[in-house]
Amino acid sequence: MADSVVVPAGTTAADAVAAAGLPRIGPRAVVVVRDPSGRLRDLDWAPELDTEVAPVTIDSPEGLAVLRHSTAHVLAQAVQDLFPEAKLGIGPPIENGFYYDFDVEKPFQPDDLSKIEKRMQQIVKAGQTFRRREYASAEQAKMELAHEPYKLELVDIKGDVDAAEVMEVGHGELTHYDNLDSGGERVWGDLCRGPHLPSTRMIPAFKLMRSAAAYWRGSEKNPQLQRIYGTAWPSRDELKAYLTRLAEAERRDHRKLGSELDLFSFPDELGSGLPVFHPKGGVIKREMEDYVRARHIEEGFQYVGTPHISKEGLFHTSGHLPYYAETMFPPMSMEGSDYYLKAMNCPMHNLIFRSRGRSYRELPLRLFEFGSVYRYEKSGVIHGLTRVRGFAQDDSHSYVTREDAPHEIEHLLTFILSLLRDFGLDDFYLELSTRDPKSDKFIGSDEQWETGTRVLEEVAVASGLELVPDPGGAAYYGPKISVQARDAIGRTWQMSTIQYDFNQPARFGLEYQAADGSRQEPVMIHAAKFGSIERFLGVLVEHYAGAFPAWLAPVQVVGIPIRDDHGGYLEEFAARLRREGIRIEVDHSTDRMQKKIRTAQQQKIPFMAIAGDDDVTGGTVSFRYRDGSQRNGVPLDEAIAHVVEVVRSRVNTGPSAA
RNA sequence: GCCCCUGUAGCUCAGUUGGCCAGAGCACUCGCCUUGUAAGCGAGAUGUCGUCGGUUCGAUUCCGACCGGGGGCUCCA
Repeated sequence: MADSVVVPAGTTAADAVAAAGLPRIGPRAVVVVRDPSGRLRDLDWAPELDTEVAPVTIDSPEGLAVLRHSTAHVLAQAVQDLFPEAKLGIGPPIENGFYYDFDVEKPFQPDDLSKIEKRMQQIVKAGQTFRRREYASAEQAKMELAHEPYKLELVDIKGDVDAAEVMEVGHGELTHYDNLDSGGERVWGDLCRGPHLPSTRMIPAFKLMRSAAAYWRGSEKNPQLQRIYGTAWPSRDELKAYLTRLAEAERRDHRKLGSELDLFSFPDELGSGLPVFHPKGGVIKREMEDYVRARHIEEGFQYVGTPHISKEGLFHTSGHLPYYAETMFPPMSMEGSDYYLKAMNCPMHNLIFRSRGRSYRELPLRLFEFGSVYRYEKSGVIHGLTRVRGFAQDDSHSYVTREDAPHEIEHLLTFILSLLRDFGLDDFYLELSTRDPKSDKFIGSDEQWETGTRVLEEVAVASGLELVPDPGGAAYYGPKISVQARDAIGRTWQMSTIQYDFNQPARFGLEYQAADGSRQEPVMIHAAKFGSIERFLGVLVEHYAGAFPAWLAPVQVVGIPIRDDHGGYLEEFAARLRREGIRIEVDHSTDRMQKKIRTAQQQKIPFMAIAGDDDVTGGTVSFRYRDGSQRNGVPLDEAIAHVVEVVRSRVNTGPSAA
């Protein structure tokens, strides 16, 4: 692919692209060009001077966005063909696809989507041309758009909007894209800053995915529009691959696997977002907790315990109540006090710090617990284990001197990453959440925010990991770093957070005595490693698709006798493994061994230990692993050593004979 | 919280255009079979058709409210 081509004055970019011999169709088709100012231009753009431009192919990130936005236009045209009363909202490209918002009398039904999709296919086939047209003035635009109230609103705000989401306006000018049929007749059009594909025929593969409601311009004060989501790709194969990825994600859904593997459930009787862990899920949860607790203690944390409820004064002191009252469960009144279920642990840890005088010699003081917290999440956001109303935070608070804060944060980040790696996640990036200076949600002085943000940023940069800014994403009391982890199929999950807090130590009057005898205020560093045990368990279920590493697996070995009378032999084997702390069961059911293998396979048990006449005679067992591989006739001592080794090493792959 | 969809056996799902005892597969129980690497054969048991109310001679089916679940929006200390 040529890096650049020159478009001679008065000719179109398309001509230059063609002259350079670059493809106009196919999976690497050039769909737009980038001009020297960095702006993307349509292929029928004709500069007034000779201009060097960079061709942009349909499979590049920018090319994909153009493809998807053009497909969104086709969607809007199809909707207005079928529902002439539909008013247009916005229709930007998004990750893997696009959406378009409509104001319609009746929300779209699944039937409607297939009708719309069919109409879109006709439009694509018709090969309509996208033609750019500039409005002479805002007044002219308003006249033409008189019947589109939402577009009118956009004309008024012009380019003064979030550029990524609003494709309609920008670059300080008002433009329109008309769709022309093969006879050059205008059949449809939309306010849009562009650019677009040259023709609808260049949309190789698309599919409508779902419809949902969305607030106009993202505010719940505004009316709700009906949003249709779709996806579009440079080839049918890529569309198919994308749909396969979605199916794979569905196959890994922890809610489904959780019930199939008998790990946890959400009894209606308890209420939404309140999980119970069954014995098998309990094993995983306990293994996680035991390991994480041990690692914390190794790293100098001290395990503490605090209650689930507290009088309200505590949350006034901490400053949480004014900010989060709506997402805390309502208080219960007893003996003249209002008690709240706790939604965060830090205030209670502060009380532990404050319980006696502290010396600089004790710092950093690191308190840690699995604190049960309850948050009244809105009913619409509750989702499996990843968004619940009651959960255990693996929460720690490090109290340090101001000077020592960078070192402590570095220590925490290193610790967190090693912990995540221990559980098999090893692809990370960091996000730095800072305050929005325009919002009054944040408390503390500019100087405090600058200090905290700088300290976090320096540590994040030093880690060498990719760092993504998240302006306005901080908690009200301080900036934070969060660790985002990619799972086995490339999805990212926000895991750990580290927060720099200069606020609570002051509110609680925390102090320690320094070497010079003066009283000083510590800085507090909040750190949640998994965020919530429940959520991390859900993430692990999806990451491993339910096939947990041997050290976490609820049942690590299942003994499968070939005939009933081999069961006793396997029980002896099992007894020896149990003495080593291995979780083993022998399948004495009346099923035949092929069925037992299938059952163990479906339960994703790491080791199947099979024994028949040959094994009993030879003093061996035969392993079958989850991947179907086998190791037959393994002497008992060796078999036991093998299982114990795999479990104790905490390897996150296998086991396998391969 | 808002919008749309949805709730039938432990699980996955049929079904009833309002009407006698509501069905299948898997799982479960009991028999038979005694078996070498992903489902042996047979029999049996299983449901106030999410809950409460309304319409109706009659509701699992229609309507409403509530409680769950799903997809989004908004939110996420």
